[in-house]
Order: sequence, then C-alpha cells, then structure tokens
Amino acid sequence: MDNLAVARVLAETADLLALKEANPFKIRAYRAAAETIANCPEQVIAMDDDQLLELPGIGRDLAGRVRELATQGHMAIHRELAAEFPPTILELLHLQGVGVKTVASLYTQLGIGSLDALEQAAKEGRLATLRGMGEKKTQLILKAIDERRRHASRHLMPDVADTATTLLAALEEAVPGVDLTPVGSLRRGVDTCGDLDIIAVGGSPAVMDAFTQYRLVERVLGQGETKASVLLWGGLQTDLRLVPAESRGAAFQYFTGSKAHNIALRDRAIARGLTLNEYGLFNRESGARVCGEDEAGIYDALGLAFIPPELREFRGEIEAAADGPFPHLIERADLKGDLHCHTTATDGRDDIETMATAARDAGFEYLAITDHSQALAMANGLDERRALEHARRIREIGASVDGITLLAGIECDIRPDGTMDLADDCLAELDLVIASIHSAFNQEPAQITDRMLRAIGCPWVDVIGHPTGRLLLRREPYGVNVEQVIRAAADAGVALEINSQVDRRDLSDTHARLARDRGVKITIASDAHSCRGFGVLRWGVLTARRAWLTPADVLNCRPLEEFQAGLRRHKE
DNA sequence: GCCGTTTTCGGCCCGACTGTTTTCAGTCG
Repeated sequence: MDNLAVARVLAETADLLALKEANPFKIRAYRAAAETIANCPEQVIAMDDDQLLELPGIGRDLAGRVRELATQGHMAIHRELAAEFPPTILELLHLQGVGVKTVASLYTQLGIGSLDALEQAAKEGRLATLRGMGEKKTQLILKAIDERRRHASRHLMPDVADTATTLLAALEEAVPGVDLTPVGSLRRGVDTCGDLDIIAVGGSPAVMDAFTQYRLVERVLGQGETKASVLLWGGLQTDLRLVPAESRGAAFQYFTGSKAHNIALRDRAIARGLTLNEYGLFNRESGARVCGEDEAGIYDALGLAFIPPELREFRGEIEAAADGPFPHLIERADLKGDLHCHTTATDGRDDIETMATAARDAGFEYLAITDHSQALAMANGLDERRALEHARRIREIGASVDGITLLAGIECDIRPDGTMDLADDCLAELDLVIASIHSAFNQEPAQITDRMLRAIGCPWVDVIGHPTGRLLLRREPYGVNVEQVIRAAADAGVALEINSQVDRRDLSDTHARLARDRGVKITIASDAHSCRGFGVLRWGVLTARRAWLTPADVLNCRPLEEFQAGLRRHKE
C-alpha cells in the first residue's frame, strides 16, 4: 500500500464522516492528514509512531489509524462507515456542484446512492421535492452526470505515467533485462489517456506472465503469445505487446499513433510503392523488408525527418518533416526560471527560503514568488499592505540566498468586473504580476472575455495565469474567447501562461500553438504550492512541445536580464 | 481530530456565487 492508497482511505473516511454530519473539524483533520500523506516523500506505512507524529496534522489518533492500515491492510473506522452506505455513494460527491449536504439528503430522503439512481430521479423530476432543489439545479446535476460519464474511462496522463513507471519497475524486477517502453498516447504526451500501451522487445513469454500476474491487476481481459490486456485497479486498461527486435521501430511507430498520423503515413508509404505496418516497412511488390528496427529509419525511408512523438497528431507535422528537420523543441533543461509559486504567506506549504533553495536545486537562475491576492480569502490572500511587506521579505531573503534570484510577484485575482484585485500603485511596485480568474467562472462568454481583456488592459499585468481555467476531467474551460484574448495579449505584450499542474495544462497545446503563431510570448510555470512542486514542469514542457514551441518562444527560457526585458512592464 | 503553551480547553482561513429562497443554504476555491 503506497501513500496515495493510504491517503485515499483517509479521504474517503473524511467524506463518509461528512455524510454523517460528524464534527467538521474532525473531518478536516482526516482530509488534512490525507493531503499530508499524499505529499509525503517517504512511505508512511514503513514509519513507526514517532515518525508519523512528526508529520503535520498527524496526532496520536491518526498515527494509530495509519499503523492499523499498515499492519492490517484496512482501517476499522473506514470499514464501519462504508458499511452504512451503498458502495457507490461516494461517486456522487465527485459531481460538479454536488457536495456532502446534497448527497446526504439525496440518500436519507430519496434513497439515492448511485449515479444511475440519481439520473433517473432527476429525469423523473423527483429531485425538486427536496428543499433547495429546483429545475435549474436538476439540469446542472444531469449535466454533471453526463460530464462524469464522458470522463469516467479517461485518466490524467501524468497519473498514467506514474502507473507505467511502477508497472515497468515490477516487470523489470520479475524479468531482468527485458526491454520495455510505454508508447501510445502517453508517449505523445497528451492531456488524458484512455489506456496504457507498452511494448516489450525481444523478450520471452515470461514477461507476459509477469504482466498478467502483476499485483495491481484487477482482471485479465485477454492473454495470447504476443499480446495481453489487463484492467488495473483504478480502471486503467493496459496492453502489453511482445515484438521481435527487427520490428522494434515499426512497433514504436505504429503504437505511438495517433490514428490520423498513422493513416497519413501509410498513405505516404503506398504512394512510394511501400506498405507500412507494425512489423516494418516493406516493398509492396516483392514483400522485401525495407526497414523496421528503428523508428527514425522508417521516417527517413518515407522521405521525412524524424517526427518527435509529441507532434504526431496530424497537425501539419508530416508536411513539415518533408521540408526538413524540426527546430529544437523546448526541453525541461531549457527553462531558466519558474514564474508561479506560492508560499506559507497564502496557501503554499513552504516558506520563501525553502522554495528558493528548492528552485535553485532544481537548476533555476530565478524564481518568481507569486502568492494570491486578497480576493482569495480562503487562501489567506494578500491585501496591498501585506503584498508589499511580502515583496520586501522576498527581496530580503533573495539577497541572502546564493545562486538564485528571487522576483517579488503576485498572482492577482481578476475580479468579476475585470478590475484587478490590488491597486495599480501596489502592482507597480512588484517585479511580476500574473492575473488570474478564480471566481465567477460561469459568466457568459462575452462577459468573461471582456473581463479578461480588461485585465490585459491593466498596464501592470505581465502574464495571464491558467487562461481558460479548465480542470481536466473535472471542469470545462471558462466561456472565454481564447482567440480574442490571444489577439489582445499580442497587442499589449502580455504573456500567456502554460500552467503545468497535472489537471490544468492550461493553455492547452493547440491554444499555445495559436498564441505563439500570433506573436504572443508564452511562460511555462509550475504553480507549485510546496518545495516539491517544481516536478510538474515536465508536464507543462510536454504541452509546449505539443505546441511546437522552441526555447525562443518561451520567456522563462531567457537568462534573467533578457527575461525581465521581455516583460510587458518594461516594454512601455 | 489536531494544535498550542496567554494549554490540558477552546479554537480551528472566509468571501463570492448560484439557485433557491424572501433571508438563506450549499458549493467552490
């Protein structure tokens, strides 16, 4: 049982306690503990009581619960609570706009304990019999159920990447020397994956057995000599394919996709009297093998430069590859600084100094500290006085920490009317201002677009943070007209952020590409809330690669002085 | 259920928005 599994049990316990209207602070304690453990770098099940008590938010009681999980494999309080409700009840809590109060009254008053039952009741108009429920709320619930269903079979790519890492390590331990590579949508670096595809090259059938017997397999869907399919706990379908060494490149190419890219490539092969499949590239007439052992060789034989996997979406990459090699797409090592993070001043977990040293250790020349502004009261957002005091502290600490420059910034809320949450004279004092929307997401497209344009009109705004507000698999983007925002940002010299959080990646790849094509500078930022939060930058970089971005397109690939000169505040 | 020490109990981030109300409850961040 790893930390995420422990955290899940604690979080479920919190949800179940909430359904029973237990002490809200007790519920919060369970949630906080879940959060702490999910973010803990060491495995908590290996810890003794004293080590557990060191963790923030873990006291005598919760330490005991974690020990119970470690030794028994389950937690009595969790089991007892779960037994009081249908096993499907917690899926109701994941619906947008549905919280514990609603779930509790749905269950106690209407006996609704599953998505299906809720949908049926909503369609029959029975929800309106509950206090506080009307026609609009019913429609919102039906929409939320629909979204949930559409997303149910998909998984965040970074989660799939973690799953793949763990699975590959287990297989390599079981079958030493085996050559395994994840392909498919994971290799393309997409936002969400429907399944996980892995290729084993030249291995023995033993790897197939190790795969189907992997401890996290819920069900074997099929097993043959060269292909096995399993369903992992958590619902991810995973396929393993065994290919001979001479087909390695062809298999990589074939299973990395996308479908449209592959079709275009096979068309190209046909036009050259060749045929392409997962085993190799062959002469159509004679059947003689042209190549197949290496991926670049296949592209080369088709008159194409090697196409980086992230670009294989049939978005013009084949034409581009016919014209010659691609420019150097951005890599993580090209980033010279990070531009968006939080500290204990607002909702971060670590202080300025800790964040600074962690950023330096991550290889950065500079780091902008950008805590929240006052509108985010829940995050203890900063008003003008605190923002300026915080900036003073940041500069003071920046001067004392060697090897990195700290920039005193802010993530300033864009209020519903488009005005900034902090006064201009305050924003003017800072080194970097990110403007973001964190409220009133449901404004009409024209209104929220206008709101964004007003923010871009503020002369002290340098960057728009997570410009569309989407939460992958959870929340649709705001109704904002991205093209208009891009045009305005280009005109004003305001940069647009690629936020690297696993469930944001916002701007998306296609929007980032459009922005770049229209002359907008891009930033790639972690939005880290702790000193371990910089790792997500790899996902933002993948989005940027999928947007065809080179280091020249990304502001924080520049050394400090050049970076600062590129900011909007220094342009006008 | 955790935490702190002006401890051993009493406090524990709160404002905006929505849909349902007619003064508020629930959700979200």
